[in-house]
Amino acid sequence: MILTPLASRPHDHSRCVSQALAEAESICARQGVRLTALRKRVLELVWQSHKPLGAYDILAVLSEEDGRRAAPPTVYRALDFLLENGLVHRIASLNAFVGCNRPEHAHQGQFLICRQCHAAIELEQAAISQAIVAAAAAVGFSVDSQTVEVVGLCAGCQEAK
Amino acid sequence: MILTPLASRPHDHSRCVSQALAEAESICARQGVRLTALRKRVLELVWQSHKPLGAYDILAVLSEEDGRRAAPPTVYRALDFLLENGLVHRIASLNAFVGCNRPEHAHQGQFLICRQCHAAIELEQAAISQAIVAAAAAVGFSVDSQTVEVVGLCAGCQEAK
DNA sequence: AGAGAACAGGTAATATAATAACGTCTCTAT
DNA sequence: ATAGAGACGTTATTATATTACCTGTTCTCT
Repeated sequence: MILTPLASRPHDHSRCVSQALAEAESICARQGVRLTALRKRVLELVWQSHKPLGAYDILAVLSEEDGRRAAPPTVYRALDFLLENGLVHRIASLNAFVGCNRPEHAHQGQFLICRQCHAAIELEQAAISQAIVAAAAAVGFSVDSQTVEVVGLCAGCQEAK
Repeated sequence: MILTPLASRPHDHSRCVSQALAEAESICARQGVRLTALRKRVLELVWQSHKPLGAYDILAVLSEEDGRRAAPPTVYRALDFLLENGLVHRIASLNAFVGCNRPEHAHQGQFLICRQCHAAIELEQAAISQAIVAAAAAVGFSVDSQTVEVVGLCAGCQEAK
């Protein structure tokens, strides 16, 4: 039996968001860093769906709701903070950001990106990272960080066809 | 014994280049597509080292040698052609391009990028792609394409420390 | 409580990467 | 020779990200 990931099937998404925000609060408190209103709002926007969101999309929303138009550094600084604290991930191949599923512990996810619905499913498969580390070690390369981004069709979109 | 990849140790690089160009000629001939002077020159520039090269770096060289300054589409079109025909790869995390080691057959490489010397070592490890496909399949996701880009220290730069 | 440091964020300008739209020239096949 | 496709020039624009500088807030130490 296949366990479809949350990101690729209907669910009460508001719970994803509120849980992510609550976790973020507690993580920041524990780390002694400040989850300011702006940072929290950016995190919330990134979590609005499971689709990676561009910095300028966030910027557009902030500008609209603030009246005064926000400038790029505002968003990038908030995103940098969220990245540093493991609350969001950056998807290099999309120039976009997505909420982290498991912010409790430091990690780098692997991402399955649906070419149809654009949802990004985060994996954390030791088998994948180990295969990478092993292949690297075989040529004397020591690994610091991995980017694994996979494009294809998620379970939901395969059914839909 | 560790077999250090070519990219991360000294070698007669002019042979890399001439071989890559010769292979490109024969592949394009076989495919019935045109490796024009411009495309060939761009391929040569991408091969100038094992370091991924940005489109605008290529542009700068072309501009200088042509006198008239080249415009972005000139370079991007050549790169698109080279990508389509498997002669170069794009490194998403760097917004840069690198020559393909094995253009004879279609594939997507995995890349080890040295944070010190910036060389990109191309791997083609079935174990890695299989681990990815398997993990994806386990959640019902069918894979079209994979991006695997790893940052760390190559063998040469580890010694150098 | 007040001084000073560290941090957060506003603002303007700029850098970097990529694409769109349109025109012209050149091969090549008939 | 000529029509059509392909290659490339050219101008402009869009998308993504960073730099530099300044202001205001919060934290810390005394």
